[in-house]
Amino acid sequence: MLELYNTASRHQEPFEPVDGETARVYSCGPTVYDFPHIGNLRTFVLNDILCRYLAFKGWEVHHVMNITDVDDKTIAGALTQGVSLSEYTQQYTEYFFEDLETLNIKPAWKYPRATDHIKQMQTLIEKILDNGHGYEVAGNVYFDISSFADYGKLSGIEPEELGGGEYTRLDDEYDREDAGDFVLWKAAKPDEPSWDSPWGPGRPGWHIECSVMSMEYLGPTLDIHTGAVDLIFPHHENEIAQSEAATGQQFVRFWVHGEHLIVEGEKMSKSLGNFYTLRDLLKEGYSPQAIRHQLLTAHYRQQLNFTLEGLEQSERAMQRLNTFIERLPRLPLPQGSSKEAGERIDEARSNFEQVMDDDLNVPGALGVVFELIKDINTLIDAGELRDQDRVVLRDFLVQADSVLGLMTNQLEEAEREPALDEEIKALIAEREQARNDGDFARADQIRDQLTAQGIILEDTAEGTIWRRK
RNA sequence: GGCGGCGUAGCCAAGAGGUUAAGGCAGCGGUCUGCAAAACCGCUAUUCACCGGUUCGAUUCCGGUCGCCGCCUCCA
Repeated sequence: MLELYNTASRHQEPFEPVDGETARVYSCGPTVYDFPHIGNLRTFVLNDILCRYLAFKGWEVHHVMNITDVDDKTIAGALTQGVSLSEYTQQYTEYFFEDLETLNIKPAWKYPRATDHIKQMQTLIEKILDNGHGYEVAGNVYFDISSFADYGKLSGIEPEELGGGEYTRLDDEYDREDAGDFVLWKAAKPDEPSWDSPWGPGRPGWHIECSVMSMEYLGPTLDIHTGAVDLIFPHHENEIAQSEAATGQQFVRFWVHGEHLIVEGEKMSKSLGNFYTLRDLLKEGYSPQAIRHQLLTAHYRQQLNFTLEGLEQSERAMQRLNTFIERLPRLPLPQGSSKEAGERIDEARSNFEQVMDDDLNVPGALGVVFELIKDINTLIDAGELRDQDRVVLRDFLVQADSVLGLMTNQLEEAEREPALDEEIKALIAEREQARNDGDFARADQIRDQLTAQGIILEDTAEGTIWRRK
C-alpha cells in the first residue's frame, strides 16, 4: 500500500483517493515570468513521478497545475519589455511546456490560467467576507487570520509571532490590521492591468488563485496538494485558511512537499552565478535523459546537490541503461524460459513496488532496476537467458518506466526493425568474411567506418550484433 | 530568535534495532575477444560525523556536541 509523507501530520500515512477511484491532485505551477530553472524543474519532476505512480497503482489521476500569469513579477516584466501582460506571459508559458516535454513529464489533466478565473476568485473572496474572515480597506481586501483558529497549523508557525522579531519584512504599502493578514484582492495601481470588482478595479492576490483553481476543477477537498517546501508558508497556509474559511470543509488531505535542490552546495541564485535553466544544460551538451535522471538521484524530501559532475555520472549511468535496452532485442537467445530469470524479474517487480510504496523512494527504485540489469547480464554471459525471459523482462521495464520515464524512447527505438541500409548490411557481412579470412585490417576498417556512422558492432559468441551509439 | 532537515566508501546515494550496509559513477586486477566494444568476476565502508544513554545487541531509537543546508510573507 502506498504511503506518503504528509506535511500536515509530519508522518508517513497510507494513501488512497477519498472516493477510491480518482486521485485528485493539485500542484502549484509556474509563475510565467522567466525560464524555469533546474530547481523548478525538480519539483515538476516530482509531481510527474507522483502522478505516474498513482496511475501505476491503478487510479485515475486528475492532476491540475495552475499557471500564474498575473502577479508583481509578470506585470513588471511586461512593463519592461513594453508588451501586454498576456503577450509577455504567453511566451514564457510556451517555454514552460517545452521544458516539461523535454524532460518527459506527462501533461497534467488541466492547466488553468489565473487570468481566466478572475470571476471565480471574486466569488470566493465574497464568500470569505460573508463568512466574516476578511475585510476591505481602500479597495484592498485582506484575510483576517485572527478569525481562523487553525491558522499556522500546517507550517507550525504561531500567528502571534508574525510581524514581530527581527525578521519582519512588513512594509507600509498596505493598510492591514494585523501584520499576518494577507491580501485577497489588490487595488489597482496606475498602469497596472486590472479587473473590475465589488471593491473597485484591481487584481487577485497570489494565494487566492490556487484556492480557486484547485476547487474549481477538483472540488472542495483535494486528495493531494504538492509544491516545494518554500511554499509551505505562507502560500499553502494561506490557501488552507481561504479555502476552509469559505467552504467549511477540509481543503487538502495530503500535503506533499519537495525539497529544494542546491547547486554545488549553495543555494541557487542569479547573483551567485549558479543558476541553471534546462536550456543552459542542453546547450552544454547534456541529455534530457541524464538531467531527468540526476533530478531523480535523491529522494524528493532530501535536498539535492546539483553539480555538473553529478550530471556526468548520470550520463554514464544512462549509457549503461541504454546499452542494455538496445542490445537486448538483438541478442540471439535460445528458445524457452529459465526459472532463475523468471524469479529474478518477479523479485524486481515486487521490490520496485515495495520501495515506491514507501513514500516514492525513487533512488531505491533505480537501485532495483540496475540490480536486475546486472543479474540479467550475468545470465546472458552464462548463456542462460531465454527468449521468453526477454519478453517478460521487457514487460517489467515498460512497467517500471511508466513511473520513472527514463527509457521511454530507448524502449520504443529498440523494438523497431533494424532498417539498416543494404549497404551497411553488406559491410557487416563483408567484415564477417574478412574476420573469418583473418583479414583483420579490413575488418577493423569496416568497424571504424560504421562507428563513424553511429553504428556500434559487438562480436558475440553467436555472431555480430549492432546498436546505435 | 522560531521551525525543518542533513552528516553512510574517492564522488552521488538508498537502507534496516541483530543474516553479506542496495544501486550508479570513478579506480585497480582479472575473464571473454584477433583487437575492440559490451558484459561478467574479484578488490575498493569490520563500518555509517563525534560523545554519552536505552538495549542482550544501534550505524538504525533517545539526549548532547560539532559541521552543513533550507524556511520564517519575492521564491519550486
